[in-house]
Amino acid sequence: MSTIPAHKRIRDDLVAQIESGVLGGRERLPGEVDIAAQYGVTRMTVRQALSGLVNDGLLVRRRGVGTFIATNAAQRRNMNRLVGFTEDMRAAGRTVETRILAQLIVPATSDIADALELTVGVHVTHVGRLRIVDGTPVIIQHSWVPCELCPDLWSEPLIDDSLYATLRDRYGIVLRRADQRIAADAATGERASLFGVPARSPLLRVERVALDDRNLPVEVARSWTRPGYEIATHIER
Amino acid sequence: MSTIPAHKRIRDDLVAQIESGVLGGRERLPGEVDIAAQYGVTRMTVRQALSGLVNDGLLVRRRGVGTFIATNAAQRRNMNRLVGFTEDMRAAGRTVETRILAQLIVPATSDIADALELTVGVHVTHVGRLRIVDGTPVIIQHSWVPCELCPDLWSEPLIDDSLYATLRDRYGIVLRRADQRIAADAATGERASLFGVPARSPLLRVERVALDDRNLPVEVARSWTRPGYEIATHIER
DNA sequence: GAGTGGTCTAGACCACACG
DNA sequence: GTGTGGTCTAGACCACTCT
Repeated sequence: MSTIPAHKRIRDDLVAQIESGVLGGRERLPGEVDIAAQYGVTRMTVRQALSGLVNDGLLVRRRGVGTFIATNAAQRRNMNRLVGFTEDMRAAGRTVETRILAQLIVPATSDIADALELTVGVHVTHVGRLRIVDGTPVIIQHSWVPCELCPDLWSEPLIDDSLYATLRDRYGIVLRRADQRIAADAATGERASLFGVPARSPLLRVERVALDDRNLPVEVARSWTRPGYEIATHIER
Repeated sequence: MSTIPAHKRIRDDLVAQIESGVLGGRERLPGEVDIAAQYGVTRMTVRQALSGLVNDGLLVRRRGVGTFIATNAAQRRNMNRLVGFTEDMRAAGRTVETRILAQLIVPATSDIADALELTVGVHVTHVGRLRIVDGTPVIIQHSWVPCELCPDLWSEPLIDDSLYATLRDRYGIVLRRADQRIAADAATGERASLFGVPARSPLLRVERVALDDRNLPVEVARSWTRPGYEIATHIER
C-alpha cells in the first residue's frame, strides 16, 4: 500500500473540480492559508500543489490578489499534460472509434533504436492506429515500444483501444515526461486517403519520445493530424 | 533597487553553465545539499531553482541517484521558454536578418480585440516581420500590441529588431506566460513567395497570446514557419 | 549503510494590490 | 491596514538506488 502525497491529493481534487465544472470561469480560489487549514497541511505543501497547476496553465496566480481558475481551464485539460488521446477525447465527451492499422513485432530501425536507447534490430512492437472522432478520421498514430517492456502487446487487443491505458494496467508502466517535435507535412497519398482529404494537404506531424518515472524511454510515437485540428500549449515564465 | 531572489540566481547560473557548455552531456550535478551549502541557502531554495529547470526539460532528477543535465539540454534552450526569436537564434550562433513587412497603427479586429481583452476598434500597433536566418527566410511573424502600452512602437525602429527586447527595454514590459495554438496551413501565394517555396506548401502556424507579470494580455502573435522547420516542446508529469 | 531526491512542518519576513 | 502570493529558513522523516 503506497501513500499518496498530500500535494498530489490537493492537486487531483482541484483538477476534478475544474473538469466537473464545480470551479470555472475566472473564479477565485480560497487563499493558500485557507486551503492549508482545510487539508491540515502547511502552506508550502499547498503551494507545491498549486504550482503544478499554474505550470499546466489551469491556474493563474496574482500576487496581492489571489489565485484564479484560468479562462478556458476546462478546455485546456490537455495542454501540457501527458494524457493519451483516448482519455483526452472521452473526457471531452467525444465518441472515439479506432481502426488498427498495424500491431506487430518489428526490428528497430536506426531512428527508433536511437530514441529508445536500444541497438538497431532489437525487437519492438509497432502499433498503428487511425482514430475517428464523432465519425471524422482525425489522427494517424504510430507507436513503437520495446518488446522487453511489453512482451504480449503485439498479440493482445489494447485495453479500451488505448496504448497508455494498456501500458499502465497490463504492464505497470506510467509515463512521466515526453519530448516532442512538431512540424508541418504534406499528406502522402496513403494518409490523404485515410483522412479523405486531397493529397498534399497540410498535416501536423508530432514526434514524441515518452519516458517513464525512472526516465527510461518507453515509447516513440509519430502522428499526423487532419487539417484544421490544432495543438494547444502553455508556456510559463 | 530590486533584489534578485536566490533561487533565480541559482537557476540563471545553471542555465549559463549549460548554454556555455561548462555543463553538458548527461553530467551529474552536485547533490542538493552541496548546492545549498555552496550558495548559503536551504535545500528548499535549491529545489525551487532546480524544479523550474526540470520543468523546462533542461534537467532530469532521479531519486536515489542524482540530478543530471538532460541530453541535448543546450539545444533545448528554447523548448518551453518564452524567448523572442532574435534572442533564441543569436544565442544559437545564427545570423538573423529582419525585413519589416508592416509597422503601423490599426484598429483592433474582433479576434485581436478578443485575445487582448479590448473592445473592437481600439488602436493596436501591428508589427509584421520576415526573419531570415543564415540567408534563408524562415519565419513570418505578425504581432499586435495595444497602443496604450507602447505609444511610440509604430514610429520608432525596434531595438535590435526584437519586439520583446523593445517591449522590455523601452516600455518595461516583461512577458511571463503565453498560450499557443499550433496548426498546419497551406502556404498562400504571398507567403509562398516570401519563403521562395511552391504555393500550398505545408507551413506551421502558431498563434500566441502573451501575458505580462500582472497577467494582462500584451501581445497577440501569428506566425508561419518555413517547411522543414520544427518546434520542440517538453511535457513533464 | 550511505547518499540521493521526495515530502513536509512551523514558522518568518517581504512585495504587492486593494479598499 | 489587511490580505494576498513570493521567498526563505532549519530542520525532519521517508523512499529509493547503489555498492
